[in-house]
Amino acid sequence: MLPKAYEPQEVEQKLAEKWQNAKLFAAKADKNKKPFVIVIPPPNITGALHMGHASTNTLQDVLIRAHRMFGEDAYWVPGTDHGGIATQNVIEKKLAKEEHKSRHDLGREAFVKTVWDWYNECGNAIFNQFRKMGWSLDLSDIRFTMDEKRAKAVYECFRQWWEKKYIYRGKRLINWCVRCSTALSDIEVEHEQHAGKLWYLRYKGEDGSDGIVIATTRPETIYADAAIAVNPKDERYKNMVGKKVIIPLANRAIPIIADEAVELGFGTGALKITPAHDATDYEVGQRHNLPIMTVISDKGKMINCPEKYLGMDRELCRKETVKDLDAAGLLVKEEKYNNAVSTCYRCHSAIEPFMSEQWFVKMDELAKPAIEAAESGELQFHPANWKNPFLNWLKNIQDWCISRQIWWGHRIPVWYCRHCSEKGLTFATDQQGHEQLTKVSFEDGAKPIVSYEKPEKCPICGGHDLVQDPDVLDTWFSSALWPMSVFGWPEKTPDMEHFYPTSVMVTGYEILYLWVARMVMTGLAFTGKLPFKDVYLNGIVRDKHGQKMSKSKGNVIDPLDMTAKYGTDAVRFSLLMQAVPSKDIPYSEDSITGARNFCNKIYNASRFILMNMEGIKGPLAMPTEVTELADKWILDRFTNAIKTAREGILKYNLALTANTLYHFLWGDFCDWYVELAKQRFQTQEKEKVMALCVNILYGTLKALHPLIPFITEEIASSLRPYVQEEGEFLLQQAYPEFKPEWCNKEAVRKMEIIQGVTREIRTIRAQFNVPPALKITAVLTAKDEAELTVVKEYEGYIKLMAKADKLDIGVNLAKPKQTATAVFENTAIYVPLTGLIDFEKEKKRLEKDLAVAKANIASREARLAQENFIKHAPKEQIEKTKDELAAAKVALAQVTASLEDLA
RNA sequence: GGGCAGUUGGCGCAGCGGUAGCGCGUCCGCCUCACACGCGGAAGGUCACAGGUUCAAAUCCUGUACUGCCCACCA
Repeated sequence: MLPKAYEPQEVEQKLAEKWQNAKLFAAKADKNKKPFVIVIPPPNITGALHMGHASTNTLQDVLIRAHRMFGEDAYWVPGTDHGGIATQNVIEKKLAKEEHKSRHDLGREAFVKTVWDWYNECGNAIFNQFRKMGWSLDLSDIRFTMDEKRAKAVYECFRQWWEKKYIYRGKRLINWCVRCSTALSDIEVEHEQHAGKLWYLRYKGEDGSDGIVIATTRPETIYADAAIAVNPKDERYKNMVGKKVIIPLANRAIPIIADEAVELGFGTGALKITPAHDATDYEVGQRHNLPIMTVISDKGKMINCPEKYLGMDRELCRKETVKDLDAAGLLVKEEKYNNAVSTCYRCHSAIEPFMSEQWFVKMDELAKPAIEAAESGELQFHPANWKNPFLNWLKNIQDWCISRQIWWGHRIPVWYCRHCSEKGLTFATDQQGHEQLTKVSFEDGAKPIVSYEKPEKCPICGGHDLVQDPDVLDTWFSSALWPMSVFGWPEKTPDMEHFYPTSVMVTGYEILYLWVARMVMTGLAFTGKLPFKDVYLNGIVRDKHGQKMSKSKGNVIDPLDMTAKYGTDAVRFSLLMQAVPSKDIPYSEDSITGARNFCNKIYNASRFILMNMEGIKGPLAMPTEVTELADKWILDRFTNAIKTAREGILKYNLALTANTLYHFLWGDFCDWYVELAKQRFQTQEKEKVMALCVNILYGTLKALHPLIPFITEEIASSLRPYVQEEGEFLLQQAYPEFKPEWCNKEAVRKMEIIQGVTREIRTIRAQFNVPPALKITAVLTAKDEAELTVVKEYEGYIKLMAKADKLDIGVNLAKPKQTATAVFENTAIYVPLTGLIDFEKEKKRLEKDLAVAKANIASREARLAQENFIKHAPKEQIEKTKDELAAAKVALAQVTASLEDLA
């Protein structure tokens, strides 16, 4: 016998092991089967499992498991991401904490080795946590974005794009993270509102006049000013254009120019132009051929400025500059101002626009096929409202800055001959005394040789002194190739043939551009096929009040803590109950207890059925024909639940699947069917009832298995002797099919009446505190025989469910004395309760019913009185309204009579 | 500045043309021999606001107000 309450921990451990040992999750690469493939969004090697993983991977797992049970060749491809900047940051922090060293203390080679050591040790640790979650990944072959095969894919992409001239080198203003000391692409920059200040500064005229007042949020950049710009339409400054003013503190003269980019209404209408430190200013500078002066270094320190500030941190320089301007009487005023500050998406420190030469990918040609695929509907978003933002982004796409000045990542596969590229190469000696290439300038004559491995000799001079480009590629460069590279692209592998394109990409909407768009573009560029035709965007798991979970807020829920406490299935199910595409999930422990309770309910229902199996020999076939109403009814409910559950999976609405099965199992099966079946356990019908019970329960477990694999597997294995199923594991069995022949509207209607009448009697019992043990008698009466057929025929159901030992059923029966009354549709219900009736209470109850009946009559009559309603509404609607009116009238009559009786 | 979502009982959500459902919470009664992680019952909402379309609107349209997210070169 099973223990009294479900204890998940032991079961989960046991099953997770069994599943892996049975190689249950391996794809068969069976050409006769339709492949169903999901490539996992690779988790970073440093990341601990968090609710975001729990949510997105559970969704993928449900889809994979379900499609496997649908008979497809399901394959969920596992892998990890090297995670570029994020990983480098983590390892640097670790290094600082544990050894008080920076990466420069180690040197590049040793640092990279440290990260690889970390990967080899812990890189797959996250998959042990994944296994705990029951995620059906085949862990015998785990990819890594930096392993050799993936590195080859990255190189091949680079080579082809280089040859096509999509990849190029360019000098421009890029986003520079001073803390991470690297360039970032545009979409890696986030915008945050910061409470800052706006300073008004006076630039005196060269001629000694008062000059002009500008407003700026960045006074420390005045030393790099190249001009003051005003709007050409601005009357205030019309006659000043062309004149020169003096940069305060720097005492350098710059011209006043006119440019459309200047907003008339903002500040003073005059804008300082600093091409090297602001994107807009850069463009203005280009238009007016302004010189570019850089005053902030890549380390965030002041350079090329008045001596006093040299080497100062940019933040400090700002303060000092303001102070000095004030002292010089050139600070006109300062006001509070909320401005959008660009920040690094990895470390959230302020981004510095920075002039530098970087590697770029030209995107317009690559974007075109992706735009077509989205516009034609070949690429589908779930939900569909992401299509437009996706298109909008692609249509305004900027070239992609792919070089990063960090050490961890795919090194740019470009080499230089020290002899031939001499002028374009800058070397420095690192702390280990090694000479390192630190900077490459194509402008100054660096000549690239694209090669995966170090070329033997320089193709120009034949020299052997070759050095590799110091930069690494953006992490997302390898991620963009992921759905192909996992199958061995660019090799023509059997996996690539069979599994590509994949079926659906499941990921968060926050990386739609960063990742999804790029996979679509590269997939189309290299294979001519979309890497997936469906994109399912899942929401973000937030706290109960919709706040993002974060350590600083202290509202983080750790999925592993929760599984330890409530069981993995409970955590999974709680997420699935709320899994509506693209909707954020407000999450708290409460939602897990609900799911845990459901698991326990399943467990106990199963336990009960097993208890009653004593003396019965399995397997029990599902009866081909049923005559009993309860049986007909439960088959209808069951097969409709299955239908909806399947629909939910196919439409990526797993909340629908979860909720449907939850309510079927609990509300229909346990509360009504099993309760009614109890009575039949004492009769010869027992075996047939047990056959239905066990088969429906087993079918429901199968339907639930993709959602809550552990408990369903555990119970199913106990039930297996009683059902006709092959296969040791549920995953090897077929998902239940919808059976139209089980639909039975008549049975559902009859049960509705029985349930309705039962509830009325139960309500009376509850309201008058009839002790549970006390059996009662009830009178059921109506105006004609036909209204009473159902209650008459299924008298036994009502007696059982309402705890009545006698029912008097007949036409126009008289109301006994001391009676509580109720009405269900056309049937009046009298429950004599001698000594138990509280007349005041009953009067209140009846008055309430009276009001409801009256309101119902009024609204139906009003509607039926409208000519237009009769004219336009569909027939069924009119009929329905008439029926409702009739029922309301019956109710009114009954209630009125009862009230009169009371008085 | 543009775009997209959301606004439904105390809380969190579903419903998306025929006048409201779920879970949690609350209240009442029950240890009824599967389950107190349970059973039965009750209370609680003019579905943000204002117009419009329709015989009929949480549900469609327009606008307003909040809330959140995304995009954008107002210093």
